[in-house]
Amino acid sequence: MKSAIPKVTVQRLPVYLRCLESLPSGQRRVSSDDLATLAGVNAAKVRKDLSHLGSYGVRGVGYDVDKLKLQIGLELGLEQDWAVVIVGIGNLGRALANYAGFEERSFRIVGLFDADDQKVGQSLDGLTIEPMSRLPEVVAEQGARIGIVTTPAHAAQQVADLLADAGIRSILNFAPTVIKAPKGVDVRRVDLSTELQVLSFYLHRKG
Amino acid sequence: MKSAIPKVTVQRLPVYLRCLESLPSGQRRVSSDDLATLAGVNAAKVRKDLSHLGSYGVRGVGYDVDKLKLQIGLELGLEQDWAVVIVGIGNLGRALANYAGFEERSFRIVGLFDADDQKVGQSLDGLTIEPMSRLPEVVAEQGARIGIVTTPAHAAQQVADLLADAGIRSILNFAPTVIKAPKGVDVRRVDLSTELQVLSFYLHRKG
DNA sequence: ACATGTGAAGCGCTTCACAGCG
DNA sequence: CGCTGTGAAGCGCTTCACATGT
Repeated sequence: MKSAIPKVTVQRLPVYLRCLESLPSGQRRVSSDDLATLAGVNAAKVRKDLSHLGSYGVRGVGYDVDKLKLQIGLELGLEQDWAVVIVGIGNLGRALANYAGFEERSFRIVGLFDADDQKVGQSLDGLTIEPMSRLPEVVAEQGARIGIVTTPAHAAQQVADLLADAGIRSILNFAPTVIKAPKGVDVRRVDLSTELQVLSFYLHRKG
Repeated sequence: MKSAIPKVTVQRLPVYLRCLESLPSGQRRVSSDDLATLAGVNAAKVRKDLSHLGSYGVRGVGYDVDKLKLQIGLELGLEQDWAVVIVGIGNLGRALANYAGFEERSFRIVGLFDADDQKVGQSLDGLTIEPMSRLPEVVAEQGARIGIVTTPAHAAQQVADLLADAGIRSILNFAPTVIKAPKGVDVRRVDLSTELQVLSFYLHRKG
């Protein structure tokens, strides 16, 4: 019940958190069975996952909704604000600047960057698009730790290197390519084409 | 070396394919080691993954790049065109309509839908945004099998149900909620907040 | 009585290490 | 010799089943 939380559990905690937030505000308790149904997983998995956070359930009763929300938030580090920069302000970058900005309290977008001089200076979501040369300065000033890459594939690796050099510790890569980052910099990839191709595989197979 | 390809392998095949496509056009062969480096995985994994497609490598030499691209494409069902509809034309829906449209040959966007009457009739990426009532008709006419959900969370389940009823067999869900679909309908979730929260967890932990 | 927490078994993926083959 | 293909071992996650606690 201590330190090492399995990776797969970490990936499910945000889902549980969202399910808890979707409960009617009057509901004080929730069982592993109910939460499992909401999250689309099996109840034993919910209990095992939550047991990694410590024992916050009551046998014979269930989990206290508010305590559990708080505990998951703490575990995920959501009590603090994370400053985020976005590099590559095309269609997707624009969408994320708006989307991510209001959706999540813990993530604050503090900088938008693009290599295209025509875009620099434009305003978006209350921020001005800045040139790549300003990246190190803004990251340092704002204490940004997270960078979102929404550039074309051919630029992504270079941008990732610049982000790492500037002090970014985690990268969310939407560019359709694999990027390498130095040790200590975490990269997660979100790839539309990959997802479509996986769907294609199963469609192709099953009918 | 036959039928059952592990899920994890299916998810990596698109990555291998992209790595192969990024090779200089003169390069005819590639080793599992090289491909592994490009894809950011271990060479044994590449060989095991590719062995599920059959034996397309030559011992002592490597894999024929063109043959391998063809074979992966066939396995993923990319030789055929998949008709795709997008429901929910907000910022993200708009971005995907443009992005996905030109990026992938195998996926053709054939319909854009939104519940907002103000958006209906607008033009985007050569298509006109249509009302939800037209969904069944368009899906049937165009033979669409894949649906992309980019609605707000509260509308996603209802939209998924409508898609399933209309004959959609695979759903890519960008809405920040878990959706349930009937048997035979495959759902994949892409969730920005989840990804950010996972990054937050590791940042929080490691420093 | 009832739902959690958890050993233990089961399962699938990863990795190793080397046989097999050009 | 070099690199693939693969049995086998290793590892981590899932699921079961029930002891535990209220």
